[in-house]
Amino acid sequence: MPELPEVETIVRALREGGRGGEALPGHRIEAVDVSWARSVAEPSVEGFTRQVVGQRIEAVTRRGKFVVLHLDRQALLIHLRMSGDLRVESTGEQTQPHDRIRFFLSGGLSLVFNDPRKFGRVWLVDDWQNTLAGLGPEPLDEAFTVGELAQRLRVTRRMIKPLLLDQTFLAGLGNIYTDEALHLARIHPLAPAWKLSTEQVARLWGAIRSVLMEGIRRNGASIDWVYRGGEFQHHFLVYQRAGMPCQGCGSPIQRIVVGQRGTYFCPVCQPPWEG
DNA sequence: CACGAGACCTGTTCGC
DNA sequence: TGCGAACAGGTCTCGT
Repeated sequence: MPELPEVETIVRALREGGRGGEALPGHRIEAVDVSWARSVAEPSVEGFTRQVVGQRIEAVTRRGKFVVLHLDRQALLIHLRMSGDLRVESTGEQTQPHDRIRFFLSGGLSLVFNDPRKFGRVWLVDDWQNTLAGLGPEPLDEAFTVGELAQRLRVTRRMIKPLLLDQTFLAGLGNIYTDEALHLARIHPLAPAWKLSTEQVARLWGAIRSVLMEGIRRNGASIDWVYRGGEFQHHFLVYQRAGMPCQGCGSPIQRIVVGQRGTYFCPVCQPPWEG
């Protein structure tokens, strides 16, 4: 899936125009066509269609990996999960394979939700903040300090990698950026979160932020046919580099499975924890 | 509470 | 060439 940097890249394009599409704010939703019903999480497809039509898109923001379309009366939350994507095109452009929802907008525009694997979901809600209240902090917010990270790490008994993937712990990290951040911080993915030293926590805080900012700067990673345009994939230090030499020490990058996710790390630069 | 397995899905790549 | 297995950016639910 798109992680925070990919979602941020998409959100900026929807907000300001770009990636081949026009900016959304100011346009009104005139009709909707849902071709895969389960892409709509809430409410029912009927209710969704009835309520969303007629609303105007006021703003586009991001919270964690959610795209938030602020409408005049409600909010449209979109989670792209593994393979979802959003594109803006002129209505009349040819339908693409795996198009799941098309929003017909004023001015002859369409917003299309495309999702080959059908894991993505959209919600139409009255109070988006309430719906997303369970998410952890935004890693790039000023409010997310090294002190807050340290405090949250202290009160868990979990391994660090699955913890960082937990969106209620921190919002926005996924499999790629977690592995990259742990490598930069020189922390083993299986390390017990509560046993990290003060120095390790400080490095992790900096690594999470720098890896996310770098991802955004490079317009995200496009490692397959989705999320075209990003180029962060050319800068991975460990992700999908099993057997290739570590940039730091030259030893081969190792792949293990953690929480059913492929996990890449350097066994020398990210040694097993003490004790 | 923490963790693993299975489910939800389709497409691509890898190994024989 | 063909075919099945493994794998993929995520998250939810259930059982231990």
